[in-house]
Amino acid sequence: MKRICVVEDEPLVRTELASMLENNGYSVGVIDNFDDVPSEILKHEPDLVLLDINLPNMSGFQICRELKNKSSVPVVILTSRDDLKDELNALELGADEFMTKPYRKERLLLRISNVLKRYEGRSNLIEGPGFLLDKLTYTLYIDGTSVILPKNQGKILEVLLQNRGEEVSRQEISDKVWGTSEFIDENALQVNLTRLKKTMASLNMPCTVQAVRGVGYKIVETEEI
Amino acid sequence: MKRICVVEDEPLVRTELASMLENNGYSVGVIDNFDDVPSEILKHEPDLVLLDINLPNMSGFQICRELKNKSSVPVVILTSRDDLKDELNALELGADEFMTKPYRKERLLLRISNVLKRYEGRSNLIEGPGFLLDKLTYTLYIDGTSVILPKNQGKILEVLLQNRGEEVSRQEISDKVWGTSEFIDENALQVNLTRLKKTMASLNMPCTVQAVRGVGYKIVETEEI
DNA sequence: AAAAACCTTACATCAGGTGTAAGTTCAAAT
DNA sequence: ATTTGAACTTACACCTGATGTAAGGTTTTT
Repeated sequence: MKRICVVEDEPLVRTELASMLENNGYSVGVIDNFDDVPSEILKHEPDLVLLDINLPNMSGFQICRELKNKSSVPVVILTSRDDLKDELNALELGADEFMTKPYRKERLLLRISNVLKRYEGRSNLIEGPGFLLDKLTYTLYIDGTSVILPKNQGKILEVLLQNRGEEVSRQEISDKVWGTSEFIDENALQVNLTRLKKTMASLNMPCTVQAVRGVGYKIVETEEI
Repeated sequence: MKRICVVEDEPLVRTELASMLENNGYSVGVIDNFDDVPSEILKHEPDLVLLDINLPNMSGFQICRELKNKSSVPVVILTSRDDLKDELNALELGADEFMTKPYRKERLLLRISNVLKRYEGRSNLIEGPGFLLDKLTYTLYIDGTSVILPKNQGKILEVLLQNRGEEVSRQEISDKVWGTSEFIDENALQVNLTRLKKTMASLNMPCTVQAVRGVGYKIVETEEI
């Protein structure tokens, strides 16, 4: 069953939406603490986020941006402001649908199921800056083409992406590549890192693996010209 | 520049749409022969189809279905009938957006660019019955997972898919796999075909490669139970 | 029953990914 | 500036998995 996270500050509308969705075969989680909405949402690990724009602390726009930044969860915006500017804004931020209240139940359900369908099978894809990586095959999609990364390079890139911009220790990478049990020469990791860097450079990827002395490695975006 | 194919029987609206799209950086082709619209459309090899519902011979719905069947071009439906049933219908047929006239220019443009963005990079994916195949890496997407096919198996599957259900001669397959110049043992092809069949079976794919005695091979859907 | 078309299995070969070893470069800290 | 440990590079040998070859089996048609 697909999980939907409903973000709406008006309690009446919120429960109405929740029960409507539940009646239609979704599992629903609601947000009622509006302090740090994006991380609250991500705690639910939803398959889709239904998001209002007018919220207490942070606007739906900001939330949408942050969600899209930290994850690749689909976002459907449902708002009472029927403003073209809002719509343009939302879609530019990466929202997947924009609907206005009052909503037609069927229309909302259909849009939701459409967005979910659109994302189907993409759950194995993780997003990096300017590219996609298939976690199962380590097929890398960039710039309209695709390449298969060698398994080890793929695993390293995967673990780096899962920590978006954060440093990842050698140990963590090593665990991911060879499993925590085996001991592997530090150097083996080194060599594979070099190989990954070379591959990424040869693909003109807009990011690099950067060493953080004494700590580990991280992905950084390379902004050229 | 992206090509958009405009399908609209009202000449005034048609030219208005065309020039509007052209002014916004698209190359536009229009349909003015409504005899066999789907194939007329596909002749243009568009990146997106903008489709009316009320048309002389064939309804936009039928056209949409046929387009989605024969290709994987995105379809945006733009119609004057603002009917929820129509919308549900269209989206179920695989339409990517549903908009009603009168349209707001900006909204239409935004939706179009969104749909195009959504399809970006998928130009290397060809659709088979129940699965997708990446033509570059021969990564096969089925049932929420993905597998990499060996190059030869991938090439064979590709050439078979490009002829959707039609027979393909051994020669054609051989040309695709090894190039027309080299002569290769008939048996090499045979072995690779067997390997492909085995792979497909082990993946529980809903189709098989079937031999057509004296002619070649074709993909057939296996309908079990 | 014989021939033709199609299929299967096993094996040797080859390419590409991988770990190892040995050595070089880099950058922070004295 | 020198030192020192961390980070990097290159070359090589090994191993896995994809491929072509060979030899023989099965199915279909006449």
